[in-house]
Amino acid sequence: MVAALSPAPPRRRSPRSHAAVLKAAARLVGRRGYANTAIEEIAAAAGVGKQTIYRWWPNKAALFIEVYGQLVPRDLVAEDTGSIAGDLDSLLRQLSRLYVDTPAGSILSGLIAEAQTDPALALQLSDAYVAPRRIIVRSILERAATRGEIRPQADPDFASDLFSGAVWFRLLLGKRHLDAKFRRRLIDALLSGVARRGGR
Amino acid sequence: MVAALSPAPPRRRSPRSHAAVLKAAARLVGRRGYANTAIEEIAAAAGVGKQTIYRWWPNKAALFIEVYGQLVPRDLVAEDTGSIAGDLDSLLRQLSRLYVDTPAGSILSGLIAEAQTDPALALQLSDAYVAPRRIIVRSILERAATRGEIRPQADPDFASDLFSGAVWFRLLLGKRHLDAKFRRRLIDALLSGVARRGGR
Amino acid sequence: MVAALSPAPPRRRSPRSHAAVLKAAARLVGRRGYANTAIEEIAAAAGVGKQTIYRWWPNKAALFIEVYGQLVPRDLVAEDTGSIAGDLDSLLRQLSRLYVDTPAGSILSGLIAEAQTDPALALQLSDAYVAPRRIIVRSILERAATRGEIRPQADPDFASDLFSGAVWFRLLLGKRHLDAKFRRRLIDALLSGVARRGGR
Amino acid sequence: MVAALSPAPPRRRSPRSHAAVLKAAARLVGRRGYANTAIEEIAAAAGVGKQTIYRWWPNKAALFIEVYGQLVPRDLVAEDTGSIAGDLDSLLRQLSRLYVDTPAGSILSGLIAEAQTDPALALQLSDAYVAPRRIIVRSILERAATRGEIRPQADPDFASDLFSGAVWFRLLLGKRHLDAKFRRRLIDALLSGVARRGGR
DNA sequence: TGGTAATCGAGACGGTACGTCCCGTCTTAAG
DNA sequence: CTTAAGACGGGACGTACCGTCTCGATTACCA
Repeated sequence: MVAALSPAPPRRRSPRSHAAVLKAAARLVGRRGYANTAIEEIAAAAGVGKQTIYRWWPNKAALFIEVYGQLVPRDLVAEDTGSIAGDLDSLLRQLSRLYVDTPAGSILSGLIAEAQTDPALALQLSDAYVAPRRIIVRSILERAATRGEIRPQADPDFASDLFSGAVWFRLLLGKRHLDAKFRRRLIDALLSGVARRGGR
Repeated sequence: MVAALSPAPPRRRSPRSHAAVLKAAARLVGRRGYANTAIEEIAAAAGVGKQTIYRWWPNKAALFIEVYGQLVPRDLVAEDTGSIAGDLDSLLRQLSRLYVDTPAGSILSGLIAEAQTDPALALQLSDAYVAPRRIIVRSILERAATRGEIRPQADPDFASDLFSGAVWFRLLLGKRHLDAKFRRRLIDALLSGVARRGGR
Repeated sequence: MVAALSPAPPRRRSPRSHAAVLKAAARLVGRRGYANTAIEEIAAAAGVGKQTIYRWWPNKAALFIEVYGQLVPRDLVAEDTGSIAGDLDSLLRQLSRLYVDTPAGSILSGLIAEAQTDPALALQLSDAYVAPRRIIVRSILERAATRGEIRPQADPDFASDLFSGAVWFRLLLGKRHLDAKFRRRLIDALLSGVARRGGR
Repeated sequence: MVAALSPAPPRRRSPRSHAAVLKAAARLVGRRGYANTAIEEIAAAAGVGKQTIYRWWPNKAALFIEVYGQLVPRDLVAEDTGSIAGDLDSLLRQLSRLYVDTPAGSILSGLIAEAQTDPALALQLSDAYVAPRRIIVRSILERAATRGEIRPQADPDFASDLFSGAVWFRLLLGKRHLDAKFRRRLIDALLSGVARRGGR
């Protein structure tokens, strides 16, 4: 029987070590920044052999993609507040909280940095970050179209990228908090542009 | 006058070495990326002592800010094409050329990366990149207002950042070429939003 | 009696694995030398778990003492050729064959090496190598005394060590083959010194 | 002119570091044995970067060959005591002192060990150890021949190796001190064999 | 004849040291 | 005083094995 021959040996990883590494990595990156966090130091802080890290993650970036994944709350989705402006504002508040309260911002900017010399990582980053964000934004836009607030979107992904670009630009220049003024302006611009002739 | 008293002995820097370093740095960063370009290697490639580099630039970032400055053409300004859409498109085309034809994109993303763990660099980056860009965008918007295309901008800097954020997002995810579709959508979004009710 | 009470459960060791380990060890040490032969590699080559090796041998040295023991022929004894010169020559020929045809030389030199930082191993090595050799040489000398070829030895062990020292010196400097000239000279020297006044 | 073009850049090594490394290596090898002395530890003990060691010595063996060379006194030569027995005894006493008072014995046995898997080192060892020893023994024998104590040697090198073999055998089995009994027997055996028919 | 305990292969684990790469500083000799 | 050259102390890299440990699966004795 095929199943009986199944040779796939499921490598068994220690949950204790696995968790300790992720925790230590998150703690250290918050304290010293992505670039200044050494694998060696993470291993020591986690009470783990270096090889244990290299066994399960091919490099620092892969490790931190997992750490990042753990920090983003599962329920980071499009809350339905009844209006598109409210939905977007809710999303921005959640992101602000994520970047201010957790090392997610440090990790994300570090990963973006590293992706500059690692095309494979750039792709992973798309999968892990850009794609999920587009899904959320798309659902917000679809809901708004259903409500009749906006016309159906021709290209919701571009809208999402514009949104993400604005947030990244802030984040990468060191401002983690997305304050009320920024949120208002961004939502406003997305809805009706920065340069329309008439007033609001 | 203060300047006249200035006792600063004009340190004699070798123009030959100075140029060789900048040239070697530009060549190497294009070939191997910012993070993988070692000072040591630049010195060797330029036929220059390491100390000579450290004498004139405090660190790698400072060196590459100067390299970046040399790559950006002096005449990268707001060309007056007669319409705001044309002006913005012209700017985007110039940026696309810059990132595709020169290592400016590699340098910029590398500097952004490094700024994540170096607040001083983040400030320098603002001065060297964000501020000039805001000036250009502001002049475009002012011209458009004069023409009556748009109402006077309440916050041209925010508009500039939104514009830059969109370009960075692309650049940092690995797409250096700003194609016609992207340019059209970005300009469109800036002018009238991604979610306006009526069609154009 | 103590032995009768001995509760030691005769541990069941797999003869298949035992043999595979010894065989793999012998093969690898011949190919890569003692110091470069890792336990890990032996286990893999033998298709055996590392633990199985550590279960039955406390360390690498113990394993190779057993391998060495298997390589030395049971009948490596003092052949009676009718003369002391013949007996010694026969012994030297057997040793030469052992070191040239089998990895015994690599193992012996490796064990000597390891014994330098392991006094317990040095003792084991005496038991496993020096003692048996002394017995053989002693029997050769006694036979020669009986024949009247030499006077009874005051210190046959010293003679044996001198003999072994000469062979080790060669072996350790990389010459495994004990050629005719070497054998003749060594026997000659043992019988009548290197510096006697008269000729042979 | 040829001399003017002479490009040979004589690399300059820091005498301070050089000496510190040799000293630390000698101290550590005496305390922990050759095999248990790590390059890393030597560097730390000498207050030196690891690279500095690797820059000047290709490997641990090369470093310890130099350390060994420093330990052997320059005046370790054939003292003329008036008789061959006296000369050899003097040499043995000097060797005993060397192996008992300094880590030379640990180093030598460690080097012999390492040479087992490094043919190049085996050659170096010949140059650094075997050859000088042969020169000394040869001069002792020549002097003895001149005195008429022995007949001119057909093969002084073999005599030297027999001598060295006996000393190594002892050294490698852990006995560093060459006591009076050993010395007497070895000299005796060299002069007239271990198995001569008549008494002395 | 079925239960159970030791042994098996596999390989993850915490560690130590390896030899290499660069960092940013210091030293030298030539101009 | 600057320069090219490159040695220096140092920190981290990613790899190789160490000897111990944990996991099912297999095996062979004993009830």
